[in-house]
Amino acid sequence: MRPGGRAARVRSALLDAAATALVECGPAGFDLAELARRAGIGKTTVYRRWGTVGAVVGDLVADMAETSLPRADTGTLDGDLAANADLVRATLADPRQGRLFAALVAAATADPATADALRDFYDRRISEWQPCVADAVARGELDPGTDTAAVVRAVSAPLYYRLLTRGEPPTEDDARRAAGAAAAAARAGVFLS
Amino acid sequence: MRPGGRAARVRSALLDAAATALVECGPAGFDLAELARRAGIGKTTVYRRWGTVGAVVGDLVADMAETSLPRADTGTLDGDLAANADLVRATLADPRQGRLFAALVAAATADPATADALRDFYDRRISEWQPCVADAVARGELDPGTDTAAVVRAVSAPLYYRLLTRGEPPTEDDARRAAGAAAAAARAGVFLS
DNA sequence: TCCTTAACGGGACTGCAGTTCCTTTTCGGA
DNA sequence: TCCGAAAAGGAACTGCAGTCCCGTTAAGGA
Repeated sequence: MRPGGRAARVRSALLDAAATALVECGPAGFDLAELARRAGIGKTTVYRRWGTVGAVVGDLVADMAETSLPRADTGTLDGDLAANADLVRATLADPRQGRLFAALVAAATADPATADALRDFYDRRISEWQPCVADAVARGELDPGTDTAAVVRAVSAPLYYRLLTRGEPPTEDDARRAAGAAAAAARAGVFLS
Repeated sequence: MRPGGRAARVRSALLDAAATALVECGPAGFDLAELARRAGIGKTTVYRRWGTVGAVVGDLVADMAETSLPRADTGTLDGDLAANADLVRATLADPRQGRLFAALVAAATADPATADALRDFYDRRISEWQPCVADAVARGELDPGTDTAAVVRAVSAPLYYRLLTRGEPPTEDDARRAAGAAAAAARAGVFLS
């Protein structure tokens, strides 16, 4: 592997093209030949380095996982979860990013390698925000037995659910409800492990 | 259109084959030629009657929407939501049905016609269970301003979220938490419209 | 039972994704 | 600056999905 120079340029050109293609056509709407055309690189190169659409999408997700999304710290559980909900909402409601995430989830249902990459991606995101809930426990807002990751996931779930099953971007009201519901459920002890 | 006889047999043979193919390969893993082969019908027929994979999947979803899934009536909000959660869990955790629903969601992200059909499907399912929450309001368990459909959706969301983002079937514990969280949030007034 | 017509099915054709083989570029160390 | 290795690119080949044309089957009314 040669990390710098042309090889790297080719990789980023292909991943850019893949993201755009995913946004425009979804995971089933394109193939490696078209990807090579869009990226302006040789078809042979794409087939040699990646070989399948799944591998390309997996590489794209791994690339996305490298950028971090720092947690909020408002001092209250409600504030932190609201911040997280609005961040997720903004991402999924953005036309480009929303379609990209929907396409990634769709691709993961068919390709195990993509599914692994996507699981790693979400594990990383969840673990970045988990401290919000852990801090709430430390402050005495929640029971020490609370499953902190489950609370963070409970915030995202309704927003993804709306995007994926209704095809509609989540609204600010959805985000408010998602954060409120997760906080209320956590306080009620639903997420005790 | 001739609803009875050979035409109907051809349609059900194709929809059966489509469901199996979706389970085995996902929405991107097959095409109409293969579908015709699996169903044992002429390739021309499939291209003439449906034309695209999206149309087939849409037809399949419309067919699924016709079968009803009656609501529970345990007499309490918690009992009804737990029954709903477990029904959804059992569906998504079943190897065949789970893969089918994941594939349907994936297909809907790429094809608007499929997305419409899937939205209709879920609208129907939600409206079948909405009375559980409406009854809880009538019994005085919840505030009359509660958005009943939102409560039902809140039960499903975490289960779908787990299946789609982690690729893992939801567990009984997930179902218990999903129902408990929705009920707790509803009681806390999060779903007032 | 017969006849009309809508729908199914077989087979040849075409375009393009995916493969193969070989040449050209360029990276990076000496 | 030069050289060997490693990766990119070009071009021809192949298999198969999608299309087209026309003959065959069967549904359903008279």
